[in-house]
Amino acid sequence: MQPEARQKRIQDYLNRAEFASLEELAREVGASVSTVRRDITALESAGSLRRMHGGARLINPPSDEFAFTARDTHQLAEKEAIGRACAELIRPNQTVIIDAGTTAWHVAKYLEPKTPQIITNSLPVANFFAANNRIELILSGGVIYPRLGVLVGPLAAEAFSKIHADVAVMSAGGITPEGISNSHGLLIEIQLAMIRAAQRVIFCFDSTKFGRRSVSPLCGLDRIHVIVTDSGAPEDLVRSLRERGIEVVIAPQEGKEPQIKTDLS
Amino acid sequence: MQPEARQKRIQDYLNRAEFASLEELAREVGASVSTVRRDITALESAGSLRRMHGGARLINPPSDEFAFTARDTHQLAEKEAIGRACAELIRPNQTVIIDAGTTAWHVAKYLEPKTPQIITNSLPVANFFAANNRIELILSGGVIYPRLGVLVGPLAAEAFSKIHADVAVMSAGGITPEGISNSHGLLIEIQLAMIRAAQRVIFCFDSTKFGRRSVSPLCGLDRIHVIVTDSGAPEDLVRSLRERGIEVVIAPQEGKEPQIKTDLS
DNA sequence: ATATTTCTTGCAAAATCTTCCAAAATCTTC
DNA sequence: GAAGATTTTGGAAGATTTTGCAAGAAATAT
Repeated sequence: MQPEARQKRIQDYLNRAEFASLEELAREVGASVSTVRRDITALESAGSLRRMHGGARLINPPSDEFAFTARDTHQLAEKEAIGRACAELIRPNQTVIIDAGTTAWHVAKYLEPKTPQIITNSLPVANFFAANNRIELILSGGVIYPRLGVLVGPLAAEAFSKIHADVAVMSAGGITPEGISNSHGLLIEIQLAMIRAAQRVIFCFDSTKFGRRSVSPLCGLDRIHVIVTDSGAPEDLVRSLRERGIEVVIAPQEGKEPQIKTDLS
Repeated sequence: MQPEARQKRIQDYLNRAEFASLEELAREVGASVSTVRRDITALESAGSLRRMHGGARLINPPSDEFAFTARDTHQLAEKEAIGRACAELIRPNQTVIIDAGTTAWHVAKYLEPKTPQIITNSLPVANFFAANNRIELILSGGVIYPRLGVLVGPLAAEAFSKIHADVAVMSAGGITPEGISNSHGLLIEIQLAMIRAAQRVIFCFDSTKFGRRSVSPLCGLDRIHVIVTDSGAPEDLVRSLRERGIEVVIAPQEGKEPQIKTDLS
């Protein structure tokens, strides 16, 4: 691919994601990290974006706060890995519900090749696909919950109660042997509607969520079919989940294995 | 194949793809890379495309991606003025429906001091207030219409049919004495629901919309209470609207002092 | 303070561009 | 219609640009 075309794709990607790591961009455009580095250097001197340690971001993010994607660097690598691994579980052309947490957002980023039909109550997810012709995105209605960019309220719950989907990709605040819990009570009812609407329920947890209990209980473990997490998840809990018949996927960390490197071109 | 025919095909291909490598073009027209190289050199000196390392690119990239942010500079000053003037018409704490056109978007920007409750099907409007704690923003559900960032479809229409608002701030593609029309048929039904839901209907038109008729008729003039436009609106049409009992507001231009032209840089 | 990640710089490999040349195609002239 | 002139085409050798990698420097995280 020629440099200018690549740089345009980088800019386009950034317009949607607001912030992106070099590896993410390298994967997006199919070039090496070095090349992307040079590209964003060129783009910066052209004034179209801003370089930062670890990646690049838009000059003036369209909105400050709803870009929780950009500022959320907590467990970023793990969430990326979980996102990739979880997207693997989706088959082409399925109808997918995407929950509004940051972890679920990272799944959305990897869904485009599957051209799924996406249903969500997350404004960041909607924005990411807003300009994408290949993906049909249905946004639930609702009231915007400011800090998170989530749509809540009766309109949102109702939207999910009326539809049916193949898969729901969920995230939450904590998981224990007793069940799953989340921090925002307003979300509970909507998440339950999502779970009911989907044939198969996938929960994404970075490993810090294991053993934690958030304020509001969400549901028991019996509703869940798959859990995707990173390699830091405590083994005993993973084993007990598996014994209960839940499929637990451990997402491989990016630079852990020196194997798949030369297959692309 | 004749050189000219080949060059036309190259140009056509590029118009669709925006970027193309030499090999891609060679395959497309069934000639060698050398020949294509000569062709694009000729086309460049004819001014129809731009050569670059590895291929060729269109002169003026049709900026495909994300058309819905404030990239719209067409009649910008007028739309800003209209936005300010229209926001003046809203009283504090009213419930306001905001339509999805670019003109209505400029109204939204000036609404914050009124702390209204806002209901919209426009993703850009939602993003603008997503981080704002002082304003309650209700987003209708729906399917995202890619280029525009508008929510359409039954979910959207249904959302508006179930609510009630004090004011609807609308925009459309054209207005004539016969009525108002819009360019996207998908929007008609939703706009009608908005109009029905609101007690008072304000339409915003920059002056270029006067006398224009878009593809799909939207509604007659009897549904409209107020029209906000800029100083370029044709006087006879304005007068005839006023005779029909419609309040017409002419937005004052920002720097309307005797021709300030050299102040920007 | 140390360990890890990311950045810079320099370099060699790969891809692409320019320039030139001979074969093929087209045009001119008879 | 045929011989010669002209243009166009495809390819090859050397110059140039771009790419990916690695080692040391800088920045960030632990």
